[in-house]
Amino acid sequence: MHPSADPPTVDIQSLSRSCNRLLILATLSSGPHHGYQLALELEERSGGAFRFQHGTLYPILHKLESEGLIRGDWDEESGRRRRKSYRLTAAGRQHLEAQEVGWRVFFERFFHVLGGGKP
Amino acid sequence: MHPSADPPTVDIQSLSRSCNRLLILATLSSGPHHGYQLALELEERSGGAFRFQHGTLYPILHKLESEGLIRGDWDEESGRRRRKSYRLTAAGRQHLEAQEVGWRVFFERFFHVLGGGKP
DNA sequence: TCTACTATGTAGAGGCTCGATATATAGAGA
DNA sequence: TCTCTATATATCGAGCCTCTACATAGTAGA
Repeated sequence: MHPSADPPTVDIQSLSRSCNRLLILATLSSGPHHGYQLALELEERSGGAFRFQHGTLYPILHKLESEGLIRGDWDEESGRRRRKSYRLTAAGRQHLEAQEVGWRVFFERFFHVLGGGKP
Repeated sequence: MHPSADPPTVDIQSLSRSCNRLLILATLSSGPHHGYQLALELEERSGGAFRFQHGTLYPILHKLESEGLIRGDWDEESGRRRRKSYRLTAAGRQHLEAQEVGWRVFFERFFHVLGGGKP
């Protein structure tokens, strides 16, 4: 374990990536979801503004799982295509909280510069 | 001219690109700058948080110029390497204002979802 | 002369999202 | 029964963007 993993910083070059990951983690923070439903709920929560293509969604889910931020378990129900249920891990919840702070800091700086950069 | 150019929307997949372009336009809104100085000023304005690599900066400047959002003129001063001075065009100023609204809308939606998506 | 700073520019590498495609199951309707 | 639609997961190639590194060039100072 590093002394200070997850410093609350968001850098410009990974904004999209960070944003997508955070939206997924935030949606999972209200309870387990499987991938398809996650996309539907996110679209509903955002009033249609945020939408995941599944070519985007699944690779991110696999990545988050390999990083230990979420955990996926196969649901085997008869009469159904099997599906994978993802839930937030403790590390994932920590990451979510740290990154949310990072985004707020980023926004403050961004609009500060847009407003002319005066103190 | 399209009926509604520059709709104030910011989409996730082009966040970094949009952010970089906007930071440049915002810095130019306080007066003409040449590229090198633009990067220095932006770094100063943001307290070191936002920094342009020049392999990033110059291609964006050329793109913005080709789109008519900024205009560049060569300064020819003796005893100096020649440098190009960029200024915001009217279209650039419009774009800046529209995109700033787009970013605010994006942020509201983003934190709305992060907060649980309740109305 | 060598180094450092100002100043602009390009090429290649790598990362990320998107659209398309593939696979699989269940229910509705013709 | 056959087909279409919705649910559900997964991968691949194209395209875009930024970064690192390299290339160029003038001036000032050691």
